[in-house]
Amino acid sequence: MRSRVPVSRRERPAKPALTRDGIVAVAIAVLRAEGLTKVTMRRLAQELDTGPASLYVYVANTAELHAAVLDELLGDVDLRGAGGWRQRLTGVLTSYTRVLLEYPGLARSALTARPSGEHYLRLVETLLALLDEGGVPAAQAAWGVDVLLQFGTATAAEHATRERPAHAADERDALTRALHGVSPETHPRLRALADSLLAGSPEERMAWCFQMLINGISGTPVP
Amino acid sequence: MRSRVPVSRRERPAKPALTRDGIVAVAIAVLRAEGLTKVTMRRLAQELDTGPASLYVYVANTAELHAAVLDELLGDVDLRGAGGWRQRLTGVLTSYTRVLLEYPGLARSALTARPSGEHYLRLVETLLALLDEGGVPAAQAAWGVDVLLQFGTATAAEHATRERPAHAADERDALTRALHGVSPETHPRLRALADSLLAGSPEERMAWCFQMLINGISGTPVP
DNA sequence: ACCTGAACACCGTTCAAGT
DNA sequence: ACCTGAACACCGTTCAAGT
Repeated sequence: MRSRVPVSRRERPAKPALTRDGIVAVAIAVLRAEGLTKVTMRRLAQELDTGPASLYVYVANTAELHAAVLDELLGDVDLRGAGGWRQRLTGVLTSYTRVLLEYPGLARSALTARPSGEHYLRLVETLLALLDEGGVPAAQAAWGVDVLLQFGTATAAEHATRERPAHAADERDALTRALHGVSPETHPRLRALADSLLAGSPEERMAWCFQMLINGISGTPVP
Repeated sequence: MRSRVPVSRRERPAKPALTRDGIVAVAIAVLRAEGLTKVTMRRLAQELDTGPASLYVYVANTAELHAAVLDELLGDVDLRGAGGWRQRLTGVLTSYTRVLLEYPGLARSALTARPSGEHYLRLVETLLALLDEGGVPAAQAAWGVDVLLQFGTATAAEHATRERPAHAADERDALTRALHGVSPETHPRLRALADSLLAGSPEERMAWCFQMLINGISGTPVP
């Protein structure tokens, strides 16, 4: 067994320079260590031994900062994968969603502040290549990638819970109760399909959704 | 011409009672008048002539409050509509998205705090009925409604801009520039499809997306 | 039992004033 | 020119103390 070395919570890997890249680097460190709620202008400034006003020289606002952090994280998405184009496409999308699921709050930001950085562009390029390989007409593919990524982002964003994981279960229970407590007179289908509506593991549903989206994109010509 | 009656900004339609419904009513009034950013515990308390702590007797937290407000707004969704099932289905979904687009910040909340109120249940029931009418197998319909609503919610949430509509245009420009500035060597498809990626009005794209989703849902059996 | 004042622990952003 | 102290205008949530 390795000897445990007590590390002070305050110990940090050398203070980065006060530049845009330095700020993003600190932001990611804080994100990994303490989550998105701590990635604030004030906290980052403190980490860099300055006042919050100084950050505004390099970053326009919090939203822009979050977008920059997200693009950096997108470097972790696995763009390779094995199998046919369909399987590889699903693989990339699953990897994308999984990366976002590590920080659902960031996915939430991504919905508003679309990234347009290096890693994002590479991801879109890869998705277009796979759709092309699958014989999906270019125009459909172009509109399709947007929806594919939006689905992944939204799915991750749905898990953004404000600190308290307990509430997530509460909410599901609330829906379950609402669904089973509904009158068969006024809501016959809701009643009949209550179990189907809640069925399946997150993985199964996500896999079905990706297949469904790929089928829809392949089979729906743009106007 | 009608005579203009100067109305004090402070004038209000009779202070509601300090109950859950009263709080939600005030929340909606503030939402309509000043937007979601003003729908805060503190502001609502002030509106009800009390301290913020008092609201916590009736509402668990801000997220729950937002969910309640959203369900109320969902009462405005047009569930009727004319034409075949496909057209009516698209109509309801478009209406849903449009209602959310009035308050994109609320759509953003909705992604996390799924409503489970009366109006939400009626909406889901209606969508299930339309899919059934279209001959979509029940299991596919059950998983499908989720994605249909998620798409509408996410689309509305994408428009959630923090106060400054100027930024939205900036962002689109950033993506346009990024897309056209990319090297054809490393990103050939991005370069070739740059125009397609940005093509179409929001309405056209939304219409295509709904058709695409309906096609995908109809044609993809659940495992 | 029901309600709430006051406090705790924070935010983002701006701008006048420094170096 | 570049940087920042201090201020402005807020937040959500808790809890001890009141009625």
